Amino acid sequence: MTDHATIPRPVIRRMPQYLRHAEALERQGVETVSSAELGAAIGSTAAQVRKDLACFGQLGRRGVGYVVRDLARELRSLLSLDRPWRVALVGAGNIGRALCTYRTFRERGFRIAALFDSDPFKDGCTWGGLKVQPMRDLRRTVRALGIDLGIIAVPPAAAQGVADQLVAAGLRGILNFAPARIRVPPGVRVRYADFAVEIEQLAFLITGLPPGPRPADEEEPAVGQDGSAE
Amino acid sequence: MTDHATIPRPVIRRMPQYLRHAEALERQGVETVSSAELGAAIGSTAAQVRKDLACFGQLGRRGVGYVVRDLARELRSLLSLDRPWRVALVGAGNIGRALCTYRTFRERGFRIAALFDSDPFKDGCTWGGLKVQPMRDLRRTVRALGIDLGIIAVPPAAAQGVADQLVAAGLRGILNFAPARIRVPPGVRVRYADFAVEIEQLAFLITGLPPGPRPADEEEPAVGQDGSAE
DNA sequence: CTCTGTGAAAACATTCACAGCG
DNA sequence: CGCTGTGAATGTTTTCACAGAG
Repeated sequence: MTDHATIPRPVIRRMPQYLRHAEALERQGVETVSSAELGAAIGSTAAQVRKDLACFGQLGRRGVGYVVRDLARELRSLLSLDRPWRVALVGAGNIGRALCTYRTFRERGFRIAALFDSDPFKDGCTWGGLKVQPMRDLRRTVRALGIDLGIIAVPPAAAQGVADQLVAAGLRGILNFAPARIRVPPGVRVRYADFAVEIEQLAFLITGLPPGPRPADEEEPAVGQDGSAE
Repeated sequence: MTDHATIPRPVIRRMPQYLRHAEALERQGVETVSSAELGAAIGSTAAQVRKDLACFGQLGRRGVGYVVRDLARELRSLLSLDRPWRVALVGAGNIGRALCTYRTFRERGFRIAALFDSDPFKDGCTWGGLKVQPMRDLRRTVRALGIDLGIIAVPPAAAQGVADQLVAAGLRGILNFAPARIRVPPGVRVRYADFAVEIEQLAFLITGLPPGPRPADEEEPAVGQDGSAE
């Protein structure tokens, strides 16, 4: 059992994934799960899972595994997902629109409580029940609604300015979708969702790979699966 | 100078960021850049930058730094960003729509060459010059257009099925926006853009932090910055 | 006999510190 | 001098292997 501040970064990254799988099992009515299965589910190993979960005390039962319900509850509590989070979204563009209605955020308790954009033409427009507010309302609204987190979904050149305003409003967590690094004072945490960096890594990774034997060239695949969009 | 396959993962993650900064400097007409500046720009250290870049040979000049133009060219070449990449996007939902027009992809040479969705009501709709195609056209189109990469932007339950079809079509790189792990055969690379995992990490990180002295309560901030959306 | 919890070992990544080139 | 390239030192994460609880 380690202290909150000393949890290794990689463990923090995996916790939401453990929780996700635990909740899936919970819905299926599964009672217990082994470290091996949990590992397989998130693309890791049994030993890794045990080490990770051991950070938070004796969550498992020897000879049995982890009790799904308890594990899920414990992880939700550790991640503070047993209470709702209020989020301010800055940027009413294409990505902002997608995030406004992003189902997985809602399901996990992250509610977009307010939406901001500097474009006066968007001011006052309503989007899925949410009014676009001008940037000068940010601080007031953040305080009035008790908002905890900020999301940046503006063009890269505007990202730093928005970050400064989110920090000035008192937010201590920022999820940045803009393809730009931002500077924040110590005590404010930033996570990046930088699609360009991800896809560029992919380009590098597959370039090095063996020329890749394309699969046999039967005409029309027999795969037939789903591909709908939310 | 190390071999392509042996580049450490963290270095791969940072390369696109070095390139981004190098190109910004290039546009500003800056001639050379030091490891210290490059480090500061991406939130890293001078030593780290030098170690990273040394993976690819003697890119720098002692006493001078890195020649911006050469560095940018070299990084573009290493990341294979000196030629266009064709991308198949699966999922004509909100996130799919945002990605279709995502400027940074285009600027970096990633072109959405085809768009797929399993929903027959969307079939044939045109979106920013791109027709929505049914899933059964995937393999044929991937081959006809020489598509290199796939993007998954469908609900989590559909992600594995889509991944299977992308693999069957011969793609060896997948960027997955669905909040779900996917299994692919060896030789296929996957990167995840999982917003839920990111925001949950953020929730954990700020929960542990000191109660956080809210900044002084002057009425209305004097920050005044931009917050428009693309 | 099963499956966790955990030290000890190995692999991996970052930082340091300085030699050496321009 | 200034700033890179790099071996050696340090720190971190993963893997191993097994003791021990149920």
